[in-house]
Amino acid sequence: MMSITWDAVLGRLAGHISEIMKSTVEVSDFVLPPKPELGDVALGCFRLAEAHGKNPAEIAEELAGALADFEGVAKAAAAGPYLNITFKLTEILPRLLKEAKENGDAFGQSDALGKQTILFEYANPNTHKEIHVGHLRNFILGASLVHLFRRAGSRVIPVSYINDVGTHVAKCLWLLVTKHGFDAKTFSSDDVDSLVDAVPLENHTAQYLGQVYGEATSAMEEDESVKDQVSFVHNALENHDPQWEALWQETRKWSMDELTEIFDELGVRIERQYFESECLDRSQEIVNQLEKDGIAKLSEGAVLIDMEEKKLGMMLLRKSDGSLLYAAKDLALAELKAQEYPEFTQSLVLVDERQSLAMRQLDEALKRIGYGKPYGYLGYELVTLPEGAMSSRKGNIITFQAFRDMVVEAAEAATRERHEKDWDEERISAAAKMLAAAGIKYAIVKQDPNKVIVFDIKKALSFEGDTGPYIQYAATRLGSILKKSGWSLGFQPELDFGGLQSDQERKLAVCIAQFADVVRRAAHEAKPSLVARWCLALAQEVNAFYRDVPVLDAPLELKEARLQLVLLARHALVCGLDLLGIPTPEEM
RNA sequence: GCGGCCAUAGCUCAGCUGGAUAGAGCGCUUCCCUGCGAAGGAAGAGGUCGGACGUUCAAAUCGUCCUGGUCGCACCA
Repeated sequence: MMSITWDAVLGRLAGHISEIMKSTVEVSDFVLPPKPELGDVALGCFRLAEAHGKNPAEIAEELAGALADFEGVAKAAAAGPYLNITFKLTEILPRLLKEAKENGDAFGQSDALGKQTILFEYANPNTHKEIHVGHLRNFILGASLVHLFRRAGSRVIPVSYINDVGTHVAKCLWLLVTKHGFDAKTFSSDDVDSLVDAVPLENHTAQYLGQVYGEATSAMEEDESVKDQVSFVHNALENHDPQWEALWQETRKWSMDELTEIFDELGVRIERQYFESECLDRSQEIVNQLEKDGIAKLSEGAVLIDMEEKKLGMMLLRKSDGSLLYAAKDLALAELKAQEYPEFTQSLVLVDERQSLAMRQLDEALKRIGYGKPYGYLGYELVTLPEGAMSSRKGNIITFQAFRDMVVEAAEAATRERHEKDWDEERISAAAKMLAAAGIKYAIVKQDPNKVIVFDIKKALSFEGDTGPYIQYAATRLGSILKKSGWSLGFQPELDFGGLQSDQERKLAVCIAQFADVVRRAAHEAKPSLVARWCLALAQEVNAFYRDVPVLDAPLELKEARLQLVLLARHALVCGLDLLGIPTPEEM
């Protein structure tokens, strides 16, 4: 059975107080004091006072006296209506070491989410378009949530859904063909290979296709006749005309190859990749059936589900020209998921807030159809540029690769500056890669999901203060101490820690002890930002410890005990960063 | 017009289910490397928590209204 230190420590205290006061005090009643000097935890005695018909300050005073000798408590003091408690390090540290030893990399493990199986859909870009910094938030947030849900005891099945068909593909392929000297109307199977050859190999990418798509969009706005040509291509694609089908397959592969690389780089691991193209046929059938069943109706030539009485407007499924809208395909996807993963107890989709209405409509539609499972979504706000939203129409897209390259370059420059003499280029570039990953991911994940991120390139290139590299740096300093000690040691909870008397040592242990609770809350609220905050706080404690407490020069017994604390702190930081998808380098 | 989200230091943001003098980072001023890595640390200046009313012993936090911003709201995804 897993042991969670903070629960145990606070639980014991709460139990004791409950006994003294003859009324229940919960672990959750404890709060953090406004100033850390006051104590590790505090209890506001307002409720206890009410129950006893006394003044809160009186109760606090009374408890302070009663707890003075309680084992594990170093100090209990009343401050007005508050009871402030400081624990002995020996109450916390051995438990933490035991917890770390038992759980290993799964430090902070709990069963807070119960025995759920979450089917979690995220990372849903389109093919034939570039990946830009706007997508990054979804990918990084999603990957972190998968880790968090798992750490909180849930089984997670990560899936992704990619839109690989539709007008955006038609637009892109129309211009691709046209700009390489072919005529869309006469484009034939024999032309496919020569077209593919005509596109330079380095342009066999989603980035390039996205650029072509953007150009096609502008061309369409300027010239009405383009519209007809694009819908000609669109029809050809829907009819599976062999030459267009072949070109679609080829360019789709370009997109997917690039996407797979990006997923890999960002730690996006998908168990099942769904495509819109595989939902197409079934969604036609579903819409027909819904119409027959009276759930959907015909209105002005289009098929929709009326949700006005639920204040959800109209859910449009099929256009008057007969083509399907994304909402229809979502219904087929939901059905497909349920068939393939009948064991899931909760389905979640990570989408940007602009799609929240569509998600609520989907949920309502599934309810009306009789789909029995909870189908929800997690929303997050978008990433915008200082001058406004990013869009291919405005042509102000910052692609993922361009952004990543800028950060890596800055990271390399910063690393080279510090290791001009002692490191070779290979070593510099390896460290810089991790630094860049931390910079990018932390910046995105530290912000509360429902706040807009205004993309600031200057900030993204900074590695000081509240940044991923700052936290990596704290871990690296600890690692450096461990390395220099020359000892290879594991967690030793049985050691005597009585010699660790400084305030800073205790504060470090307390901060580590809060990890499991932070993870629980972060999973419950679907906010990796809480873990990011905790990582920052721990890194700050680590730096204070580093400043105040000598380790390697300490007398042997103290050194042994302090090395345990250093080992634990590093382990906790590594685990925290890992939940955010951020690697910890050995050196930087 | 209806609905979602947001509003806290010059800037970017934390502030958990109401509770003790509202906290970080950046920027600014001044310091600290012969010291376990200065991507670090110390000190300082900087806030009528958008506004009003209400609930409460207690409101940045809860409720209502208002203002400002942003994103949605039938044939785009």
